[in-house]
Amino acid sequence: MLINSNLLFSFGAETLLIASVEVIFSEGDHPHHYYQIPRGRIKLNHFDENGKEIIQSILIPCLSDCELLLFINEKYPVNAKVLLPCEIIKIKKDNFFRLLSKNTDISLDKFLSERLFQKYMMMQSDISLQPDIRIIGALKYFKSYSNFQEKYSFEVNLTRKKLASMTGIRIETVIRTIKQMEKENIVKLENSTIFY
DNA sequence: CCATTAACGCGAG
DNA sequence: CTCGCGTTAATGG
Repeated sequence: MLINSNLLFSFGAETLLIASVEVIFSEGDHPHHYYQIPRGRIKLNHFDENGKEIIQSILIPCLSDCELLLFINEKYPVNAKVLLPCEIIKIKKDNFFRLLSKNTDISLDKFLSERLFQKYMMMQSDISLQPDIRIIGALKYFKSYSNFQEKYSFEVNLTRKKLASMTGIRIETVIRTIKQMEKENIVKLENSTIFY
């Protein structure tokens, strides 16, 4: 769900084109903007006490960004880093609130509810100790935002390493589990590409 | 850089 | 004891 970009521009938003790996904001920064991603891919991550990367989520177009963080005076709990060349629409916080107050038909409630719902779904699987449940949770999450809902129709273009960082399990376990899942006809593999 | 495999340790059940 | 996951190292893409 994205807000009409022209509306955003009319309230002072600007477009950023980012080609390379770059940090949008860092853990500890204060939120001053609302971001929307019409194109590209961004990861929100955090490093645990051992330096292991934890990917909180990977943002793709139509998944609006850290909007929930606008409403609190807290610092970002995560880093935002560009994974694929991105088009980012950035609008200052106060301009964004002016936009909302003058366009009462736009409500962030829907966004927030949807994100919260997704987070709950992810939590269900992340709490599981079983690696296959965790991986399936991540796969479902991404598939739900794709145009491919048929079994095996969704090409998972995430590396095993990213799946590992998202689910908190090791890459070797991801590999072992994915293979097992293929035997159980949960996923299909072509070379190394995962179809779910 | 990432994926795969094997060998080993170790804790949980 | 057995099983599964993490770790390490080696190999190859």
